[in-house]
Amino acid sequence: MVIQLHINPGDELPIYRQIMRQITDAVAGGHLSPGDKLASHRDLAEQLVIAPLTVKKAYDELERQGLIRTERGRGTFVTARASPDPEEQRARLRDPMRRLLYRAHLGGIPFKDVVSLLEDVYREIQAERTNPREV
Amino acid sequence: MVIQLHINPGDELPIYRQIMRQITDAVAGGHLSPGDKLASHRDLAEQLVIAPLTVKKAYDELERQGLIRTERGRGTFVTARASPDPEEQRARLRDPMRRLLYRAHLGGIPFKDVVSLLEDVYREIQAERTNPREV
Amino acid sequence: MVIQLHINPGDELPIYRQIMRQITDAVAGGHLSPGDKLASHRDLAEQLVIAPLTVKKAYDELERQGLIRTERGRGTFVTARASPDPEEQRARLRDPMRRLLYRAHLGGIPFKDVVSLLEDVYREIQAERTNPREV
Amino acid sequence: MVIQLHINPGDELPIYRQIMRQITDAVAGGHLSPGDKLASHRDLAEQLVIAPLTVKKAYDELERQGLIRTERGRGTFVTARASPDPEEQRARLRDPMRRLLYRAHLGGIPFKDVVSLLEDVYREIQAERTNPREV
DNA sequence: GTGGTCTAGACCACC
DNA sequence: GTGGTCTAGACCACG
Repeated sequence: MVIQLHINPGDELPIYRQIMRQITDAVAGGHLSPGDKLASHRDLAEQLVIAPLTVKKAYDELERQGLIRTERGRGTFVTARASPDPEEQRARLRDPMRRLLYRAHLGGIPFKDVVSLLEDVYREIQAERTNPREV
Repeated sequence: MVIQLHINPGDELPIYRQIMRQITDAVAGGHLSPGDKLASHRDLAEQLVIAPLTVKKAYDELERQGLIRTERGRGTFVTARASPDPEEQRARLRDPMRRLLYRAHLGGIPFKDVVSLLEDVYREIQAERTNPREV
Repeated sequence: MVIQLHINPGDELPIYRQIMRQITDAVAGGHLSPGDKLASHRDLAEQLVIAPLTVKKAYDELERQGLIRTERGRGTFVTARASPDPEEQRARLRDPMRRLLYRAHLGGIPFKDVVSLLEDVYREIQAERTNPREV
Repeated sequence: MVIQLHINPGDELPIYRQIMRQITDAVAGGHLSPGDKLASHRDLAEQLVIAPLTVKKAYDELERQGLIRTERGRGTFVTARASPDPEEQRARLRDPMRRLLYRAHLGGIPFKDVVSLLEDVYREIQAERTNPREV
């Protein structure tokens, strides 16, 4: 299975960490399975229009964490380590959600509206996915 | 009302952002109200044992966000105005929401669970607000 | 004749200069004539909700410029100096206008719209003046 | 395209604002276009013989205004996006316009003359733009 | 006393 | 090399 990464230069989070996080989440969610081959760091760099060194750094870090493994001349693969605890996955969303709710609160947006906004955005994403424009 | 800030040098988050976040949270949580006077940036700097410029940078950013307002020679105050344009406020949440949903999707968490998680977190925050800890 | 001053704390321009500029403009425009009595610096301070020292500084500067004159025990008066050249008055508006047009240009607002916006604002002010709410 | 900045220490306007204004004007005047790379804040600081932080402050402010955008490790660039909300843009001009009309009124300049003065200034700017001096 | 500005240098993370 | 952060001090204008 192939996944599509999105990076946002100018984000607080360094680009290499954005890559790490997305691959980690993809493995956790089963979109990437042990044995799957990742794009070469050069290809991914070209695809994301960033410096190859940046992708390499992300891969290196992930390898150090044991999530992926690079084999010289063959490529980079997801290792056997299965997806972590689904509870942990959920827990990882709590902080971003807190921030989101704080911002909404500061902006005077009632919780009810936050949920309906979220539903809006969800439908938007669904629509894009079934009817992709450019990616 | 007076609030006590705590900073942790060596944290991933820059000091000036730690200050920003705590003040933002304090306003969101009602511990600081419109019109309240903040400590002068020099005093706060002394209190936290950091450079005055660091506090000032935090205050400057918050002022640009419209959360506080500084008046020459008088001091810095929590702003009275709630929020600019309600529509704009909502629009500003769309991007973080997209990222949130994207992470959830990668992590294999169905949308339904995202919403219920969000409701959990909301209840958590509510509980903290009615029964405040320390800020 | 009495004039109403407006100050904007938090403006770039120091408050005492805002006062100076408005009195100067009022004299130039004939709203204040030689011999007219100005509000005492204490009264004006109370009216504008600022520190008396701030008004005093404005009056002092204006006196140094020869535009007004304070007589101990009697009050502060506009001196005999007549209004400057009407051309100079107009010239004084060119710089603020340049800035205004630059901002409009940056914001992608065509000149035509700037003029109609200006007419809007003018009508707004007229309406307020003939039908004053609070001042 | 490269532009040459000039600063005047000892000017009323703070150095960092002088920098901001010149870059803003350069963009407005088409001397800098979206995508153009600015000098690094260190280089510009050296060029102008001022502290790097001073330039950085100018860049930071401009970024917050959305005029430029800085990317970690890459540099600082003129932003592509024109303006956020056209309505908001217009609203932002109302206050300066009020002040302008107020000064004109105090100075005894009828509204009609204000408009024709504005047209004058507009033509002046147009002329400068088609026939640029130095920036 | 308070904010506004500026300096000269430092260390780090990122690309 | 580039931006991001922080320091320890300084001087000035304002209220």
